[in-house]
Amino acid sequence: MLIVIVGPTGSGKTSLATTLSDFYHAPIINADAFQIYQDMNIGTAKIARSDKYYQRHYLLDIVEPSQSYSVKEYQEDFRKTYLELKNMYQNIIVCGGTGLYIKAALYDYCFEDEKDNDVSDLESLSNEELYALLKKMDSKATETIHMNNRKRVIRAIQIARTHDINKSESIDQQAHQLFFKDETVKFLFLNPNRQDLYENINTRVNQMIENGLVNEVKELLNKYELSKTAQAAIGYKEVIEYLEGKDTLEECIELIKKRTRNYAKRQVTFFRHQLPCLEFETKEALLKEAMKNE
RNA sequence: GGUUCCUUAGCCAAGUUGGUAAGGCAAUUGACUGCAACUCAAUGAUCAUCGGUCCGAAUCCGGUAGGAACCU
Repeated sequence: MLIVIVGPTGSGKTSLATTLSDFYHAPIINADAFQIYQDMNIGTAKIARSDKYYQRHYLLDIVEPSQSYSVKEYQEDFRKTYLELKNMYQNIIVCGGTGLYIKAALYDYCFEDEKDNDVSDLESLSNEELYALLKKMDSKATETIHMNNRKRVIRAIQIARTHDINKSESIDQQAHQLFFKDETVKFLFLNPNRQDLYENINTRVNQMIENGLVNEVKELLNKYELSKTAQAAIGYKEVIEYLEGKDTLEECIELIKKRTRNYAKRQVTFFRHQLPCLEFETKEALLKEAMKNE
C-alpha cells in the first residue's frame, strides 16, 4: 500500500509521517520540491540529519542548490526509488506539499526529452500576441490557459514547437490513471482549521529565524551559485533581499510569513481538487483512518 | 479655549468643473502536465454620522462624533 500524506506547510505532515512510518514499518519518500536540495534545511523545515528517523526518508538532499530541478526529474527519481523500496517494504509512505510533483509521480504524466528550449524570442511579444500564437499551434490549450498566464502560455508554445505533439495532444493521450496499477494508493489530506494553520505558520517562521535561517542563507550563498529553482524558495529569496539591503529584517520576516500563508492556501486548493483525497482536520482523525484495518 | 485640516472596503489609497466610487495589499474562492514554495483568474465599499441645497452629492452648506497640526 502507498500512503500519500499531503497538506499545507505547517500542518504537521512530518510528524504524522513519522508516526505512520513506525506503525507500518514503512519508509518515507519526500514529495517536497525544496527538501530535495542539500543544505537548505531550516527554511524548508527538513528533518535533521541527526534525527534518528532521518534514515527512513528518501529523496531528501539529493540535489545541490546550484542545480535546477523540475517535475520531470522528480518523476524519474520517485519512480526509481519507489521500485527499489517496493522490493523491501510492503507499505510506503509519501509525504510532502508539492502537489504537482505528487501528481506527476503517481499518475501517467508523460514528459518528453527537452530539446531546444530557448524561448527568448517570445519574451518581447505581448500577452495578446502570445495567445494568438498559441491558438494557432494548440488551440485546445487556449481553453484552459488564461491569456494573462504568460508563463504557461509560453511553455505551451514551447512544447508545441519543440515536440512532435503539442500539450493538449499529450494530455489527451494519457489515461489519467495511476501509474503503478497494481498498487493501492491512499491519499490522506491533513487540512487544519485555517486560523490555526496561519498562526502556526507565523510562529514557525519566527522559529526559523531564531534557528539561524539568515546564517543558513549566508552559507548557502558562499558555497553555491544558487540555481533559478533553488532561489525561488520562500524564506530564502526574502532573506537574500534582506542581505542585499532591500528590506529590514522585520519586513523580511513579515514577507516570509505572508508568502507562506498565501502558499498554504494554494496548496489546499490543489489537494482538494487535483487529488482524490480523504480530508481530515486533525492529525488524530487522519491517523485513525490511516491505521484502519490495514 | 481658538484657528486650520482630516474621516472613502480589514489595511494603504485615487476620486477630474457635483451626475450613483481607480488601484494596491490582505482575505475568500478557483485554475494548475518541465521554474509549482511557481504562475494565473474571480469576488467586496454608497464614501464617519445627522440634516440641508440640488433633477442629481463622496464631491457644496450646517450640526454631531472621532482624529491631526498650530495658537493661547
